[in-house]
Amino acid sequence: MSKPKISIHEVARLAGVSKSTVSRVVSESGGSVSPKALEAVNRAIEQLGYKRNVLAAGLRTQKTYMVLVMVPDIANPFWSEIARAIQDKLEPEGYSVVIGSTDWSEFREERYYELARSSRFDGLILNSVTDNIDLIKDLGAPGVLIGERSAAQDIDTVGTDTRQAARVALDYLYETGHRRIALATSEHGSERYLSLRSQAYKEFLAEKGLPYDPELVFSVNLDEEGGRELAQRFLALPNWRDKADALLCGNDILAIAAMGEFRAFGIIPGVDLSIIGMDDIPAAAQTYPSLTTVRKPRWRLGTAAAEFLLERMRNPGKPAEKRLFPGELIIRDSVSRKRKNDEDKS
Amino acid sequence: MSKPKISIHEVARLAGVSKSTVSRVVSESGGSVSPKALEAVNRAIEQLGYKRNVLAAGLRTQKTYMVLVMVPDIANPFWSEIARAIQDKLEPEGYSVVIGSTDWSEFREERYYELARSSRFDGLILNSVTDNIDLIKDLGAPGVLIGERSAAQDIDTVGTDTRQAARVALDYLYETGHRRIALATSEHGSERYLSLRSQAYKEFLAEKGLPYDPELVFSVNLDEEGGRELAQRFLALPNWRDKADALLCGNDILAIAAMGEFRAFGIIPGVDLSIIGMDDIPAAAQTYPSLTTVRKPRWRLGTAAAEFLLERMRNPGKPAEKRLFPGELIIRDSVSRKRKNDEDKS
DNA sequence: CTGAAAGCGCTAACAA
DNA sequence: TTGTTAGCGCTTTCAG
Repeated sequence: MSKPKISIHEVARLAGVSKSTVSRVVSESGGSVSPKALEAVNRAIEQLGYKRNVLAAGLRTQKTYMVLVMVPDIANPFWSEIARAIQDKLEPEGYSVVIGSTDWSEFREERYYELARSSRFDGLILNSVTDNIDLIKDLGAPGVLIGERSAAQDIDTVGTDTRQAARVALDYLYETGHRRIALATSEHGSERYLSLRSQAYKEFLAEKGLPYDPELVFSVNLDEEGGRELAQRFLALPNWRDKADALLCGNDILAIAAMGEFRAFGIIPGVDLSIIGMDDIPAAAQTYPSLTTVRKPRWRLGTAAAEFLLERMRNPGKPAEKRLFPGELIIRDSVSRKRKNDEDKS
Repeated sequence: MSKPKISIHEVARLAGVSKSTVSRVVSESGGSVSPKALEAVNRAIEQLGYKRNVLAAGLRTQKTYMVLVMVPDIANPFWSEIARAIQDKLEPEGYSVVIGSTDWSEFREERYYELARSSRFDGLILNSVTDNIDLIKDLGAPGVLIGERSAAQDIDTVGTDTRQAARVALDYLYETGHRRIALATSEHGSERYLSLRSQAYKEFLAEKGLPYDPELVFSVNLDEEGGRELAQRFLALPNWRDKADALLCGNDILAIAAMGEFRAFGIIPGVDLSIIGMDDIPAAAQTYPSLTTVRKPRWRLGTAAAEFLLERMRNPGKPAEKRLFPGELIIRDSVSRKRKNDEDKS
């Protein structure tokens, strides 16, 4: 059909005006155009099926209308829904959203940074594995972080209140009578990444007068393989039944995979061992037993991140903001409630 | 840091050569450069921290190094893994992959086509809802389809062999003694989209001498909401127990959500009603009961699609190819096997 | 309100 | 092997 790519030039000719005038109408730059010229140009555009080449325009305006969203695992519904929320917010503003999945790999993350440095993006929204804040600030485009980071003070951040979320889970386990709680989080990320959750964990133990046992803190990848590994390492603990009665997992994917593996070994989650997840992905409601977890507001996280970015692109100078959402306990069946009145076993 | 965006021009000055020479080294265009010039340029690049602006280069070469992957639901692990396979294949070749999720909406799909028409992409990989092949061919860049389409003869296609996959499921249900099999697929897509699966269904019935009952064919969205709706509509059938003993679902998301809803109504999948899915997403192994399904080779589908696109971008003239992968039956617990020898109930 | 001209960063003939 | 000269398609002063 319209094989010969038609540009502003042919539109100008057909409309009997100059390229500048055409530009003024297509670029919504506010340049004033007479009604008749506008009319003529619009007709020509229609007739020729002209489509503005945003990339070429960007060369001049230094805008690419592309935004990179970098997440650790796009196959995890938690992240894919966040990505979608971002798209929903940004695309109507004319931005194209590029999703990068790092698979928790620093190598892949570096590749995306590389991409970013080649002036491809107007903005970045990212959950970094490495947390190299300085690196992020040197990407040539504004970035907003998803996920609380203690190190990131002067960069926009949205996230769940990690400590509160962990605390909600921990408190629930305590209420239901658990006293020997194990923790499983990611081995990726800087120490800082871990610290907030671990911190909440330690504070909780201290507050309740419970001992801290390093054996009960597992560091694994937050994916399915990590979940299987977690279960195996957990079961490899000598006399684990005496050591732990509950397991708090860093995310649902991990928890669900671990539950599967536990079942394979004849350990019934919610009976022999309580398991609590984090995120509340859709699958959590469908597992056996269904997974008790802490829901994070995915959609709001994504939307808030997009809004932060939009604001910053408009006003690069403004001070960095941070917005934290609370997690919400979703009670299902993977945590035993039998011990409700079974105080002080420790 | 390197705030003042540095371009080929400053590199040329520092190296004491012309822009052309610099271009020749950074663009790997094969233009010959003397060793000493190369050396000097590389040092200057290093020193200045120069990064080539691919977009600007693209303006000249008519390449954007961007590829659009359009899928119906990026939150479905089936699609997210395909997308990842595509990224893994394409990114090393220098392409950035933009993932678009249409959420089964023709409106959103149209927005992506719009994007594509503004010469943003070098290629498209897509699973279209609307199946408007002519539209796809007029996007200004080569496209490859994911998902078998009877209408798409002259466009590269990769997919699962829909009929074979459906047949595998149907045969298994038959073997295990089911004779009144219901079908649930998407109401989106043209009739052509449905036809392959429905066709296989009808052929199967005919072959086995089973009656075709339109009441047993459900058309719903292939997502969670669709699953719940499916279960409700199914249960609303008067005397459904007499009408159906098995339900073949268009994908696992649908099947899993339907199972959840069935359970909520006290119907036990795998006991009161056999359910079989399609795709074998990770969650299928963790549901209760675990889901019997037909596995599709996600990774290979994505890889094959990327390879097709790469080939076509190199050689636009070559004839269209089609590559179909078989589905593989994964037996779990959502299909009752009790009726093994319980022939001819129909 | 409009057109001419310059230029965003890069590549591609064409000479030299 | 290298530099010069034109643009790719668009925006943006700056005159008029």
